[in-house]
Amino acid sequence: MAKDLEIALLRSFVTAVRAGSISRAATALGHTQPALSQQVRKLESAVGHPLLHRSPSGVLPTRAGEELLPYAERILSLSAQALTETGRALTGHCGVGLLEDLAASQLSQVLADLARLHPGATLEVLSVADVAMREAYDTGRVHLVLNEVPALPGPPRWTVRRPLVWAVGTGVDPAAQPLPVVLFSNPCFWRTSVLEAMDRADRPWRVAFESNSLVGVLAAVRAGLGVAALMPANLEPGMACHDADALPVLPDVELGLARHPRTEGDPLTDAVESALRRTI
Amino acid sequence: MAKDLEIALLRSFVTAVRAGSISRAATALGHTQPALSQQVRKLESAVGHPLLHRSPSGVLPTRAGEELLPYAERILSLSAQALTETGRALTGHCGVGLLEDLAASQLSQVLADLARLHPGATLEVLSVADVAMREAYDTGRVHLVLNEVPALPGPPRWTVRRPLVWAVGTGVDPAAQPLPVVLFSNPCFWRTSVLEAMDRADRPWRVAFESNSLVGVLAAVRAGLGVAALMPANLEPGMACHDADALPVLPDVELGLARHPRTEGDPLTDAVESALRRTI
DNA sequence: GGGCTGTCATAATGGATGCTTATGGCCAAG
DNA sequence: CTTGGCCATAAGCATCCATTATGACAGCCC
Repeated sequence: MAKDLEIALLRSFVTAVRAGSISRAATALGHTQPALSQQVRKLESAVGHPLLHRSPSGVLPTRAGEELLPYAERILSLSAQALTETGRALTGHCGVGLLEDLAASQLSQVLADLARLHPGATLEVLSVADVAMREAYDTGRVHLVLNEVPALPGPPRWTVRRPLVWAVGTGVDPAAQPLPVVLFSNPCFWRTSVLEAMDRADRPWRVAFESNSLVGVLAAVRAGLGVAALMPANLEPGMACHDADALPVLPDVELGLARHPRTEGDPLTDAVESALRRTI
Repeated sequence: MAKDLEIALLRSFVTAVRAGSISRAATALGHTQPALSQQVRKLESAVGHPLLHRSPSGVLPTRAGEELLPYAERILSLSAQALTETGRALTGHCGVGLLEDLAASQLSQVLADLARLHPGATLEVLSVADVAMREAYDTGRVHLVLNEVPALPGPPRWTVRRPLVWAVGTGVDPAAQPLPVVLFSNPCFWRTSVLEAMDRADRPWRVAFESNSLVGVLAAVRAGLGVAALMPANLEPGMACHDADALPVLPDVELGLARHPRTEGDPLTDAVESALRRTI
């Protein structure tokens, strides 16, 4: 029977990668640097591959480390959710509005888990255009909104920055001039930042396809119509761009969560909010 | 900062539930009974709720234990997958045929993970009717098929039994006479076993709706057209039947995996097969 | 009713595990 | 050339944890 990983080691590893340094991770976790060093080493011997490139200026994940990272983060998230939600039996209702790119990711699975765990509670997830979202928020149908910060219907309680990556369809040359681009057609905030990024890089481009849904964009990229800027979680297997220099650098997106003031203190909304924050 | 669960403790807990006894779980894990007893106790104190009902005839999960169980199993599965797949860089192609009820569950997510982990490999998942599946298997397009044992296109390499549960739409009375039933319309093996179960229970029934896709069945149940027999993973939040005696007992389904002999020894197919086996 | 056999819980011991302190090497910036 | 960041290594010591050795309890069979 295969051995198990240990969650504490995964936490050390993830913290080290996020902190960019074993020492900082150590203080963040309330331990000493040799302890963390030892833990990472143990994890590496369990996995069988080196996970971090050590240098006098800090650490960076190796190839194997980058592969392990998403698994580690999901395990940590599941562990935290199991720990806080088991045996609580929440009831009530919570409406959640999500940016479409987020709804397609593992977030919806986490929310489904939460709903299954609390049979007395109901969750409603919707991802619609920003104006409709604002209305749903104002009327109280949606209690939590996770979206780009400028599009939030209320003040953000917290924010996170996420990178964008290029998705390249099969048969598309990322060096083409002009570059065929697949875009969201609706008022999408990163639509403009993507185009600005290309203008800054003096890169000629043309709109090859527009769609107002993520599945449409994905289908267009898959069909080889052009390249698109997506969140990494929505990349399909063959779409990653392996040549980092062929395409302009993309800006990060800043996501934030707005919570309707009327739900202050509601335990179910609390649980959903912290699940979102953990998973995002 | 919240404490972490420990994977070893989760493994002990899951093994104990599956074995129905702490002692058997201990020998299965190669430890002694007090060690397991101690581990379960530690997990209980970490979660803050008792997880097992102890009795002189064995153990049964408590309510909190049943809630924790799916989390624990997913964490174990993720851990095993991370452990065996990181840094392996598999290449090639693998076609997978899935029973539609399985394709809708977390299986597809696990396969997507696998594909993302090995950018040089391609995976193709299809879930079609049994005859089409057999043809895809015979022509070599599909290398692994996970389906009910009688429908497999080749001899099963391994099998698992899974329970079926009743899904009850909102507004449907599970005690109605005759019982309105939502069915898969195609040659589906458990269609007949479901109807036999009702005949055995002398329960009059009528077909309220037929569909040949899972989403159709789910939509019908959701709309309150009747009850359906599903795998637990496909139950939507509000559909669980809380009155255990109102509906006849459902038989288990026996799932098996067939592997095309030409793929013997192929590492990618090995990896996909073991991922399926772990997750199912 | 009295073994017998299964279950789980508890207590004490000894060894392994893992954190800490203390040190050294390395590189870049001042 | 020194200083201050980083990481690795070594040795001591506390803690943790699995083991052995028990005890309590329930069912089964003679």
